[in-house]
Amino acid sequence: MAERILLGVAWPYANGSLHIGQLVGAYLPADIFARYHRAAGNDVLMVSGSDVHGTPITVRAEQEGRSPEDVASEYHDEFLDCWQKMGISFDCYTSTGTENHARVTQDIFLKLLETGDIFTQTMELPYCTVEGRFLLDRYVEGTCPLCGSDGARGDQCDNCGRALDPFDLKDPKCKFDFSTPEPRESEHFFLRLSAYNEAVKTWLSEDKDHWRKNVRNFALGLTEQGLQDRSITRDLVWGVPIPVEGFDTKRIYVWFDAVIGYLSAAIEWAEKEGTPERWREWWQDPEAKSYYFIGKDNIWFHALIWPVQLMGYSKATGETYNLPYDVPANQFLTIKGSKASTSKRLAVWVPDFLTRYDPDPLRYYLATIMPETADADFTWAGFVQRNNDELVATWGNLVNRVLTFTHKNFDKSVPEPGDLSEGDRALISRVEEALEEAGREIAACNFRSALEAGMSAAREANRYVEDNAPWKLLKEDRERCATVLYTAIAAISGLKTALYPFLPFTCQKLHGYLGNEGPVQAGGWRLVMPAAGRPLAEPEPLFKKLDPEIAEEEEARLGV
RNA sequence: GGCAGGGUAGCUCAGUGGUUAGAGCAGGGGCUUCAUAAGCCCUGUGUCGCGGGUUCGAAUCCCGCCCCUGCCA
Repeated sequence: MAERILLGVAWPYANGSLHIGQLVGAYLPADIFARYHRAAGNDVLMVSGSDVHGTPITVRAEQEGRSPEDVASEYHDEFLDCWQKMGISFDCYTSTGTENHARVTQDIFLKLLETGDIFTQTMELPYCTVEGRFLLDRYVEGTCPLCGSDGARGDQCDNCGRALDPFDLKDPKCKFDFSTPEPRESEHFFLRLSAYNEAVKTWLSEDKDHWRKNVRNFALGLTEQGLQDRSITRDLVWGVPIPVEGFDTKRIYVWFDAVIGYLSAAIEWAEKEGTPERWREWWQDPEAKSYYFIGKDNIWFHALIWPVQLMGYSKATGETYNLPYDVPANQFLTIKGSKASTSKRLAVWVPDFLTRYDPDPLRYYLATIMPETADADFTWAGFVQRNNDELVATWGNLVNRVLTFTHKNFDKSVPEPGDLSEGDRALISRVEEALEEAGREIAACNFRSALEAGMSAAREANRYVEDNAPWKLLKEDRERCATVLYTAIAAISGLKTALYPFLPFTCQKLHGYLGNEGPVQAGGWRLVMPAAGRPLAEPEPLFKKLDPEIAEEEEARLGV
């Protein structure tokens, strides 16, 4: 029976290009997961969008003398281009700047306001008298009261790492004009997280064995300490407006509305499909499962706060909104052992990568090092090595050797097999098992392990070809040779599906070489036996071998 | 400082009490020639971060410490 699967993927800030850390942390695993489930016949809805309201965007816009809309739309367009070129197959990729998103956000805001889960409170905040506006905590700088370091920010000190309040700082200054900010009162809205502490704790304690232990323990630990109410509005004019009179100079803060994007995007998708109520199938059917693909820095919002928002909204509306079924947060990717850093140019940007390389090899390499349990390290040497020694040598060569040999010697079509031997059937079962294992592992969000299952079967297929040596059989026993090639093609057909979530572009190409039409996923998550006599297209190598020297060139480009 | 995760072969990682700690890749030796000099076979003693402890027996459990990463609203 088809399952309904909702995938929420982290909303990137539209204030800079995508780098491979974001790709490996959220978008790639989500896409692998989505492609597998679609092929397995499940109903997948994969949504995300650009967060156009982040404060970094207004800062950047101010610095560059542009409007925030302008900055956001530049990167939003670039993201769309990246998804397409990297094969990240969203069903709906939108932004937090839509009318629909504002409407859904404001509805949730007002419903929670009615039930008292959102309430107002007066805060004392830093106010810059020169600019005549309130400053975000991080825009106040001064000396850390704890370690004495200069250049501590009002939210935390980078030197000692401790969280701070702006008025803790000695000699606080406005980051922009170095004036001394004064404390002023401002009324803000708060989310009553404390009221849901027990409910969230209970929820996190039940049926969470499939969660990654760091995610579950981390979230559970915070409920042990007790959730505290948190302000959800800011003194800003760039954001979703507060639907209450008298708050014109304030906006809903991004962390409150960005997660709501998962719901608003599903609603937008349903409207565009011409089935405006269908989003409910993923959000309100208790059988539907929702997965949130994010980085570890985002566990707070997805495992604690978003569930509270959903619980509150469910209570307020009397309708039930599904809580996250899983939050498979990834750890981080380092570049040559160091933290990625924009200012040090220590990052690999996706648009730049795509000007020189193909998407599948990057997807492959990133999947083999995916930071599922610990931080992982990207190196260009590793990329070249995995591409050449595994993708090209093991999988690409298997396909190429079998298809070119068949094409040359068997009339450019799938050979007519004789009876399959025990060994032939063993290979086919081996591939079927690999397919099943890969599916199981992907469904459990163990992506590295799923890929290894496929590659391991590809090595087995190479062994089969070696053992049966069709190049010898060609002269001695043509029928047996045909049977061996047929079996090898069947194995390749199965592996094409097993590897498709990881390598969608080249597997689709291979699908065509095997004489098929339509998308790979249409064949289902199973080994489709090739039809004898079907014409084979002229095969070309699926992957390019890379010159090891490019590793040095690229690493020099990193500026380390 | 508190909380969480991680620290296993050159590299990427499996391995939650029990035979001589495993896999892929790299390295070394051999075979093969259909294939992008690709493939196949053989080859793995590494202080399982460090120090204690529990146990007949620990990478695996307990205590302390060190290092890396994230979060601290």
